[in-house]
Amino acid sequence: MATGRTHRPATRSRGIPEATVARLPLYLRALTALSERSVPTVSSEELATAAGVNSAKLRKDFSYLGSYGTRGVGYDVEYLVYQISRELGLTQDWPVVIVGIGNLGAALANYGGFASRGFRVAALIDADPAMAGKPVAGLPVRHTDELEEIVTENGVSIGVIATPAGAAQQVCDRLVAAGITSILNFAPTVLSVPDGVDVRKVDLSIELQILAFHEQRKAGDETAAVRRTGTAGRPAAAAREGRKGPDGDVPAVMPA
Amino acid sequence: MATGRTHRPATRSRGIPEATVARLPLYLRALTALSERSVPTVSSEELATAAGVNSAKLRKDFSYLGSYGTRGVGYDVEYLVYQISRELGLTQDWPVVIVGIGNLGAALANYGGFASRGFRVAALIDADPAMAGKPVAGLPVRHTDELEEIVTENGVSIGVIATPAGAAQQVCDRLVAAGITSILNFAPTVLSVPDGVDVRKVDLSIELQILAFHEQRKAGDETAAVRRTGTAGRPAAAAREGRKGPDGDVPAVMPA
DNA sequence: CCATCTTTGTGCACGCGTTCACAAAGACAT
DNA sequence: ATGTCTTTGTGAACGCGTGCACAAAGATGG
Repeated sequence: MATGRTHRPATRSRGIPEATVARLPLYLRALTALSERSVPTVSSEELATAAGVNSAKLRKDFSYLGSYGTRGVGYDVEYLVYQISRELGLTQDWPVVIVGIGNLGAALANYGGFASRGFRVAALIDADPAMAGKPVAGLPVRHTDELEEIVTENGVSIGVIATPAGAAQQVCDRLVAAGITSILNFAPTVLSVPDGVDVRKVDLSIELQILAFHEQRKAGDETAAVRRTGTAGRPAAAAREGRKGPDGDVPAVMPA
Repeated sequence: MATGRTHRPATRSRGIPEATVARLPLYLRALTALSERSVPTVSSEELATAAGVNSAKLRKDFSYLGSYGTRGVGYDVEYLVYQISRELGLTQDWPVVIVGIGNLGAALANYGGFASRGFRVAALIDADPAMAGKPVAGLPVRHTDELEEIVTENGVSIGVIATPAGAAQQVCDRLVAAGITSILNFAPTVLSVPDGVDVRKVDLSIELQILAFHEQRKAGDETAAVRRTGTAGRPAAAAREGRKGPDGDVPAVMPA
């Protein structure tokens, strides 16, 4: 039982670099927008700008998929949308279960971008018996006891964990035992999973802390370079010391 | 006006590599847990396991901060907690505003890990007049009109955008104009910001699509290596073609 | 059919991040 | 004091990702 590696094995899957895979959804989104505006073709330059990346990088990324462009013209939007969708496996429907229907779980359940992007919420699962049967986003919440049954019957291979940190590993183990091989983890915990199971982690607190680091740095540079925006680099609130409350097991984004 | 670069400039801040900065919160969390269990010291090996990383990487990461360990013994937990907190700028209090109080915004507002980690929700802001004044997580929702005033008066430098995609850029512009220099963006859009402003992006849909890619790959390998877990690699639901609904402007994780 | 112009696809070089492997440093026992 | 044992801190090698810069490919007009 390998210890949870939060990211993919460094191994590139089928020759497509992991970094490229991570950008494909970005391109797909930009392309979908163009498609809706009935734009027939785009150049790598335009598309790159729309996706917020470098055009050389975009071209290199696409080159891993094949030669889908026409020199002197650009890329056919519809065709590219199809190719990327296929590459990402979005031409099929992925049933997903969400475990932990607190504030965040409910928010995820209501997420409109699910169905339209190839994902379907198969079930919402919560440990609280009081929640059972209660409709959230049009689906009745099921109790944790039924987890294995739900996963098996619906052929679910992707699970979303939105439980408090304390419950995450246990839920993860049950999901994996039930046959799930991909997990999106919102709980602030390092999950341990067997080989062959992918885990991706989303952590609000970590993102904020990274921002704080850079923010602090900017404030420290105060004396040096003057910021372009006159108001930036504000002194912020007074520093205090005794921080560090008791929150070891705080849920990701959960009921207080 | 530079186009939004979702990640830090490749420049390492004050000699600390960006990749290391991104892991510091992970270490901090593991250390906090140890601290609460009154563990006095840890070896790089133990801590690395707890944080889900390689021990060599952890040691190298710490080496950028200084020599805080004792050879033959390990690291002093409390001391390290303090050093990392300081490095991340968490010894001071960061006021944060959340814009867009839909499902996700409310979930974020209720997030317990805020206050205890050096962050304080200064205000909740929404464009819907009907929301104004309504208490969410103990704070009255303020109207967008007051945005600039709120940011200025509270000296807020970090903003969280949880609005629908269509409103994100506009909100971003106003936040930046009001003096905010760090943004955590939950809307599925590429934000354009001037130099000196940091943007980090959290995107559920992208994470799921990356998982789908690997999941599809596993299913494709079916014939090849047999999965360790007997149940994995299930055939999943039948493929279908006509996917691709109209959702160009779909909110990040918002009211349907 | 040829010249020109646009845009792709990619070879190459560079830099960052990861990992190995080991010397230096200190604790602890004798 | 000296030797042994543990664990840190880091030099060095390697591999991945990025970006430049250009040749190849095709469209388009004359």
